[in-house]
Amino acid sequence: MTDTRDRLIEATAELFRLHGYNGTAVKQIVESASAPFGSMYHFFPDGKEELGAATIRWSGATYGELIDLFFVTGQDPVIATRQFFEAAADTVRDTDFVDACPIATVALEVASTSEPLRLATADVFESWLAALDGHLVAAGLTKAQARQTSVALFSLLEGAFMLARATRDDRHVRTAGRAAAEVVAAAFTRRAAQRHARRTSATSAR
Amino acid sequence: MTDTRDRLIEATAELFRLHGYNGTAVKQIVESASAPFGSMYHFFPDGKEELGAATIRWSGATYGELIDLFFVTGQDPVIATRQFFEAAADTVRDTDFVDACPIATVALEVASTSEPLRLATADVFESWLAALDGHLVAAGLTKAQARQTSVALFSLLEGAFMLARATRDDRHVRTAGRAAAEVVAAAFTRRAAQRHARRTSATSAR
DNA sequence: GTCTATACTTTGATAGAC
DNA sequence: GTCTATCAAAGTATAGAC
Repeated sequence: MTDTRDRLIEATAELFRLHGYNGTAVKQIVESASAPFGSMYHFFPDGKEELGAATIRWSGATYGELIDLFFVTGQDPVIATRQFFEAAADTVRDTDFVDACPIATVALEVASTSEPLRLATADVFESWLAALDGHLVAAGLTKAQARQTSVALFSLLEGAFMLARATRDDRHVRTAGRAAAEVVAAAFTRRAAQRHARRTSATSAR
Repeated sequence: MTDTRDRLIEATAELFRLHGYNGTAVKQIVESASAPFGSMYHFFPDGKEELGAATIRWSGATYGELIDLFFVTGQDPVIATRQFFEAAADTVRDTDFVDACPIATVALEVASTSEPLRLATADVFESWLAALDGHLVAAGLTKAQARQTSVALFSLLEGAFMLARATRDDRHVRTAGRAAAEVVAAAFTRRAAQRHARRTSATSAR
């Protein structure tokens, strides 16, 4: 019992992954959603741009759930990282190099051409980083260390997705995953050293 | 005395960075290149797609020269990595978040929609990785280690570019640069440990 | 809210004079 | 090789009956 509005957004999300924003025609969207043409302008009076923004935010929220799924509290972040990248690589391979990041193509297309759409992608990316930050801080990193690590993980994933899709080789995502696990491990090692140094200096100060 | 063909490619490259492939109209290209409309089809009989492929390869070769500029033989790869990312961050900031990777947007747009264009982006990315590999092997890494490091550097850069353009914050590129330098340093540390272990076992085998 | 028909614009591409 | 005029198709958006 999905209503028309939801079907429009989900159809748009699918088309955005494959063709991006400029490559997706409103005609294709309504056809793919089995929705009447007029309904689209009923739910999204500002047309394609408004539907695009809603789709970006919806796709972002949906994909963001994966972060919480892998980085569950108590789980070792290094293992979570490895598993996340491996699962992503499997998905990319199994979907013929279509399903990677749902908003990456759109994000680059609109970065310098549409302020509302650019903001939507920025909000989504920020929410992903915040979610990652939370899990890494819960596991023991400082806020600053967590943010640095999150940005590195995000970048490794998005960059590897791009390389994998262009070359049609999912191994790049797995390679990036190993580097990502390394970066996470190094952050925790550094954190442990900080704690040790602190305790040592506190002891010697007695 | 640049000829029309070159002007067309350079104008297309500029527009691709800003609007991507689908967002760039042939009309804008010829206007921006001050070229007659017919000339475009004279030099590129297959139209926009052929011009697009030529532009991707030209942009890729031009940008690839930067790799050799920073990773000069004899230079410490860790320092080169740091400087490369810092320079990239400066450029992104100074060009109002337009000049990042010249073919990233196009690469994602065409990955699942145009085989000739996808191949052009794949060739360019591969040439960048090969260049990086060469410099890292020259500095002492094994081929396998170099490839793994190159993929990580590429991914960190492209992903950070995406994040920086979307959020209009060049600090993400600098953050990714620190992670990149870390990854490179770790690879060389691992390599040094291998050499040491080898020498030790060779000695004890006497 | 749904649906069809249609207006208007832009797109990539071609023809043919020069 | 240059340039203009023009085409057919595809693009977004709107009008208005139901």
